[in-house]
Amino acid sequence: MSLDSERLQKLTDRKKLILKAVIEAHIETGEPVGSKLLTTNKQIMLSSATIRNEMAELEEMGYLEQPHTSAGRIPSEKGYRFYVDTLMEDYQLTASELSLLNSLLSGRLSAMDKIVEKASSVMAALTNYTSLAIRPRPKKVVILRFKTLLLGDYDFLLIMITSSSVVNTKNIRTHQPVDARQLELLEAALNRFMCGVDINDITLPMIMQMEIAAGRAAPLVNFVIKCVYDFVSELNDEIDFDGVNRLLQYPEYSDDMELLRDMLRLFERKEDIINIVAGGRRDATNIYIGSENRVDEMKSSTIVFKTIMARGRPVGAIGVIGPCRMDYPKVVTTLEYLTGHLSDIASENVAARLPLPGDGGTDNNEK
Amino acid sequence: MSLDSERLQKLTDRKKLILKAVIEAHIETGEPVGSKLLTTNKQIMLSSATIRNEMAELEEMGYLEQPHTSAGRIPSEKGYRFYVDTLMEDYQLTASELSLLNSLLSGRLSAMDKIVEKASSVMAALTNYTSLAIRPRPKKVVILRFKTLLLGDYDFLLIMITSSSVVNTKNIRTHQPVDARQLELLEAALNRFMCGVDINDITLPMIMQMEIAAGRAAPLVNFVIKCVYDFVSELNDEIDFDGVNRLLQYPEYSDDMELLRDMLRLFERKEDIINIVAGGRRDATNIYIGSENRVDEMKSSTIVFKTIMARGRPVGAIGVIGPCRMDYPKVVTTLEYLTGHLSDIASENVAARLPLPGDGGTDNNEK
DNA sequence: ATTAGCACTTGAAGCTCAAGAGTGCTAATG
DNA sequence: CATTAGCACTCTTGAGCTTCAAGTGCTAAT
Repeated sequence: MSLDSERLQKLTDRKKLILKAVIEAHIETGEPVGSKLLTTNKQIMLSSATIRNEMAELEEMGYLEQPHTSAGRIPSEKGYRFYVDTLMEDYQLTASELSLLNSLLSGRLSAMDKIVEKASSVMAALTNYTSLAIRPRPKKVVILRFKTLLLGDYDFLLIMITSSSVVNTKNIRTHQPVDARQLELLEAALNRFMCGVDINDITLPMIMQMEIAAGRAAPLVNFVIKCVYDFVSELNDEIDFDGVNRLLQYPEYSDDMELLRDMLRLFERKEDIINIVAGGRRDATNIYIGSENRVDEMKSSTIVFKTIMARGRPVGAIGVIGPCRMDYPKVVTTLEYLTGHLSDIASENVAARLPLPGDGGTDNNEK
Repeated sequence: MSLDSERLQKLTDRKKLILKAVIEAHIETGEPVGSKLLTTNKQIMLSSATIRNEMAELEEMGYLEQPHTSAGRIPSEKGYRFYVDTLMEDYQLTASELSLLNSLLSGRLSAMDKIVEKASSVMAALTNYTSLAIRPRPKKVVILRFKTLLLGDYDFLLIMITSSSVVNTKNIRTHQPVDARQLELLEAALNRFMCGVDINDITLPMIMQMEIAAGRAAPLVNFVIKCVYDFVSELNDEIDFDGVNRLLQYPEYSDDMELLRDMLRLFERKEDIINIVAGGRRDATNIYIGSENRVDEMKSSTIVFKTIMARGRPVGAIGVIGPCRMDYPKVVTTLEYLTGHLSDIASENVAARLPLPGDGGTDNNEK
């Protein structure tokens, strides 16, 4: 009937108000929300009976669910999604939260990796969820220059300067003595054939050419190639979690050992979550609620994350993982505050010479 | 009475046999062990009544405990301690366990840090407890040589070669242009005053002397000193845990959220466990049972660990953490097998040139 | 010295029952 | 005609109770 279809098509303002109230109450308490509780809400000037009717329709429309007949309602994933997309309001950071955030942001700048990790830890502390920090590694690396340095009769240092501002050094020990002249030959051969080459494009003919060019140093070429491959194989995005123990605050996890174990495994495997984050948008706050996650173990959890950009390139990402019943306003506000300011800081770092002592611009090669 | 004191002084062989049986049964099942169960043990040819009497005395002596009157007995910490010290027998590794261990040990050798981490993961898989891997960092670092490398108008690379086979490189960005001549001056000044110096012994006068010696490159000296200090401050022992989720297999943890949370926090803090391991003996398998741990959160857990030594110096440590009711024979055997072989491998690596391609001897500077 | 036998203790599991929370429906109301 | 008061109904939760099984300590017999 046209009445039904109309009724179930679009949310009236009153329905939105009630849905919002249900969700926020549930997020706070974790309990199903009944009609009676909502009558205490100042915004809703309705009797419990009217609210009951509205909630029944909201359930019919798929925004709410009932754990069992005599319980209140809890939000469905669709409910959370709608809340996140259109209902929720900005959270106002408290003075103490702001001061914690700013003490992180105004602190001594060191390597970006460290900042990202620290930011994730602040995130966990402020939101009370498990936080994550990702430091991305470029998948395309071009060799810019090789440099060698003799350390001893059997040892030399190989320095590889690549695009992506990463420098790799490797301490190589040989089983034949090496001398300075040999290293010169090696260096020359490497620089002649490998400069500007993508690491993944190294071919066997190139290696053979280099061995010829290296002359007496030919046996060393293989060592170097091996180092190069080791280097790329280490270039996986790195992820770290902070505040894993905080999951236990939420009955969603502490009452469900299986789920908890799944989460711990997920955190140890790392891979799945890296993939989730890698698949996200770079220009927005990503929120995946429950089964919106393709990963099975995340089916009853929510992940919220955002990429930190510096001059158009991602330099990291932070986020939180917790129950679907998550304090979205607070999480999103905190996350955007942090990533916004970190993006600015990182951009300045890369863009211009800072009029500070060089620490702001240093960038070491630790992985 | 003399009879009592005699009775309670030393364990008869029969008491030892019963104690051992109780402990092993409890380790396996996690349940309190009753006298009846022990009559099924082929080694013990006694009636349940006799066993009861013996168990009562073992309890009086402090080796066993009774959760409540009508339950069987569980081992006390003193009981576990005695078991570990004198009762337990060697565990025989199964063929599949051996093959897993050996596939790790005979695999391609790469950086020691990686091997230790992998070993820890194997440890977790074989024993079903949470495992830990520690890579120690030397606290005394002596500078051997500095080397610089010009990268661009505003960038240069600082290479610091230190004792302890660690090379540190730092990509420094300046706010004033630098040229090759300046770097030469810098390098000469650094090498003249800092070679052979312990990093912790750098004094202000030395810095001032260097600035004078560096001439036009004086402003760069401060950058370098800062890098040096950053470098030492990063030299903390590193620890990683594997198989944290395995704790949930044991009711000791899965039935006690508080304890579980304490453990997760411990794993995130890292510090406490690093300290425990740092305080252990280097030449033995260390076993700390329950309250033998000074750390409060470990009061109901056991940690077993052993250091991997290469030519007299520790190059890492691995171990496991689990309930006091731990399969000590299996853990100890596996741990000693691994650390023994790893020590050999590491010693060879450092000691002699291997007749292999250089990979066995490479040693990169990733932290 | 060992063991069979037995009374006793205690926790775990299952069962019932009342309380409480929340619903949906109906009829009354402004 | 939207809203609401009222009420019967459903379902979970927890307390109290009983029963059951496991295991003990003690005593008396071997």
